[in-house]
This record gives sequence, structure tokens and C-alpha cells, in this order.
Amino acid sequence: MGRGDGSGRIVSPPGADDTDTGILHVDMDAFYAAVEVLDDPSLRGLPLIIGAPDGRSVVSSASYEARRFGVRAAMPVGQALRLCPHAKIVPPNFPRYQEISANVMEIFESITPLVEPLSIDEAFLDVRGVRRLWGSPGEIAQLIRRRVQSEVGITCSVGVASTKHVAKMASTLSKPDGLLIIPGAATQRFLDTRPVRAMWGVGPKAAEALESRGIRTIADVRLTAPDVLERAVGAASAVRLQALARGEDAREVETTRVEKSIGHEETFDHDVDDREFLRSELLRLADRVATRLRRAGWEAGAVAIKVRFADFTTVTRSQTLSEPTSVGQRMGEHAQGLLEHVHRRDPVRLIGVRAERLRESGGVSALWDDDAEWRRIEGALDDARARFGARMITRARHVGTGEGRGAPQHPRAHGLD
DNA sequence: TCTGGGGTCCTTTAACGA
DNA sequence: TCTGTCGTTAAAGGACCC
Repeated sequence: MGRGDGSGRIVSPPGADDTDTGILHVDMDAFYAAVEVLDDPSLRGLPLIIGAPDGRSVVSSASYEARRFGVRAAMPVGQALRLCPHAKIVPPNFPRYQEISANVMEIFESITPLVEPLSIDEAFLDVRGVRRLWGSPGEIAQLIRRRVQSEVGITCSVGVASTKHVAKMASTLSKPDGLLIIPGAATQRFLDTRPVRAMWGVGPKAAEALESRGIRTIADVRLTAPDVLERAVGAASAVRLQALARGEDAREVETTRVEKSIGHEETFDHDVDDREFLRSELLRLADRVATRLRRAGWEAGAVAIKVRFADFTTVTRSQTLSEPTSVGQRMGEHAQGLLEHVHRRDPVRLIGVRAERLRESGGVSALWDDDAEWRRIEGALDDARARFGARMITRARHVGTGEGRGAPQHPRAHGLD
């Protein structure tokens, strides 16, 4: 979600030069707020803050009317309300945003198969292969903007360039409801004048490290001696940033991405001292993570916990499992064991559980949904696996069901009862 | 007024086996 | 056999993104 308020917006005139481009970055404008307006037109024109109204929540999205008052995503809701006291707070409705997102992505995929969703509200498109079908990249960008507006009812901004990095920077500059095309030959000129903070991957820390050395623009990054840059941001980042500053970005639009971890975390309304309560919360969170693992047909090869103390310092502990699992009870027990390795006893504001090193599930668990009895069966199966070896149990499943991972079905349907 | 929840990636350090 | 080194992996922390 863009954090700007639309001031300093730059857009291309109609029919602008789009020579040597082909990568589009499409970004919905104030997406969550836009969906809320779509569903309740009486909200149009109002300063909206999407975020839970209670205690420690932050702004997920804000309408441009609210941004004019300085409200930004990730800002505590309390602070946002002080900046814009008459703003209307709307609690987020993520399933609904997911729905609208799917509609938008469908439009993209009707234009090119090369779509890389980056998040719920943005995607890269490679349109180099569909010119004869839909026209030049600039024309396709306009087509997408029209179609998203007319078929979904919200606005988006599009950056058109020769690389992902430049397309992303361009869409950001064109927000809201804009289009910015950077022809290949203009890339260096475009980059050179932008501040380092505008680079994708340069956040507050890196920007501070660069600016304190007098490196303020992307041209500065390009012209700084590599060893100086390396001392500022580390070796890997230095190489990457300098390439991006020269307009080099060989990353392709990737249509498939494999998730690497799944986790849940929660911030308590009030800091928690009670170790037993923390243990029970770990179990609960582990259960939610395990449910998602099974639905995806995965197992965790490692479990990690995260503990954030009242002073916001955060520690993590992780452990590789001797046997991968997607059983909530087992993940929860591992999580509780990891908590024993956190010796600091101060009040805790957040706790989380994450499944890492995901692999395809070899077990029965992927076939069925979450259910107390089924959890018991899974536990028994896991124990059996541990005792007799996973291979036998796995093979038994394939013989027994004669099918792969499919729609969730209850074990009774297979006569396992 | 403090600072969500979902992630990814990078860096550093330590341990370990060849 | 001893010692140093190299490569790999695990773990922890942190920056960054939306």
C-alpha cells in the first residue's frame, strides 16, 4: 500500500512514448479503503481509516482524504485520529478484499499469462509477448486501468518500464489513478534524480546509512565507490543497489511462488506476565498454523516462536524437527519447549508461532480438514510413524484411498473409523 | 500516541565434518 | 595425529515490504 498522499504525482500524457518497455506494475489505489467505498458509496469523499478501533492496532489503509491530514499506513490508530479527528474508522474485512483482489487479478490474466501477484493489491505483468493481441505496453496499461475501473469499480495506478524496479517506482509516482511510462532510453535520467529512499529495498535504516555519507540520490548510489557503498549497507545490498541504480534488473516476472513459511502472531491488549497463559496461547496459535499447513498439504520441518517484550525488543527461537509435522498439538509442544529457552521474564506484548522449512506432506493429514477427533487420529498416526517408520504409513494411505490430495473429506468417508 | 500481522531476504555467528 | 581451513547448516536478529 502506498504511503504517499498523492502530492507530487507524475503522470504521462496520452500517447506517451513507450519504446523499449514491456513490464507493468499495477497497484490499486488505497485498496482497502476503495473496497469499503465500493460496498458503501455513502463513504465516498470521507476521510477513512481502515483499522481495528481498539487498543494497539495500526492503520491498514487510509483514503486519500485522510492522507491529506498526514494519516499513513502502519501508523497507530490513536495517532491517526489525533491528526484527523473526524475520520471514520472502518474495521478491515480481509475476506472481502481477497475477493476483489481475485477479480482484479483475473483481468490481468485475461491479458497476459505472465502475471506475478506481489501482494493483495499489486502485481507485475510482462506484456512483451501480447502486443499483437492488445497493443503496445502503454496501450495495455490504459486498457487495464479502464477495465479495472469499469469491471471492478476501483482505480489503480500503473508503471510501465523495461524492468520491474523502474516499473514499480513509476507506479508509485503516478498514484493515485495515474499512469507513468518510462521508455527504455529515459531510464537513467529518470532514476538519477530520485532520492535513494525511492529505491525498492531501501527503507529508513538503509536511507539513513546512505544519506549520512552524502549519498542522497540514485545517481549518488551509481557513482559511489563500491567499497564505500559496501560499508554503508553491506556487501550484498551494495552490489544489488548499484546495479539497480544503473537501471539493471534482470528479474523476470515469476508466475509461481512457493511459500516458505506460515505463521500467526498476536499482540495482547495488555502486556502479559503469566507464563502459563503464554504457553496456552502458543498452543492455540500452533493449532491455527497447523490447520493452514494441512489445508495446503504441507508439513513443517522447523518450528519458530517469536516473543516481543513490553519495550519492543524481540527474540526468536527456532528448532528443526526430527520428524516434520502438521499436527497442532506437536507443533504447540515444540513451541512451548522453545519458550523455555527464553529466559527473560519481563511482560510480553506479542507472541507468535511460525512453521518453517515447509515440505509437501507425506501423510494422511492433507486429506481432511481440522476437527478434534481427526487431530487425535493424526496424533496416533504420527506416533505410529515414529515407531514404525514413515514409509509404511505413507504407503498404506496411498493404497487405502487410491487418490491424491483432493477436496477435504472426513476420515469416515473412507471407512477408517 | 507509541509501534499489527502477514511474509521475504540478508547478515552474522557458531557448530560440525571432511 | 594435530591443526587449520573450507563449505554447509542451523539459529538468531533485523531490515524491509504491503
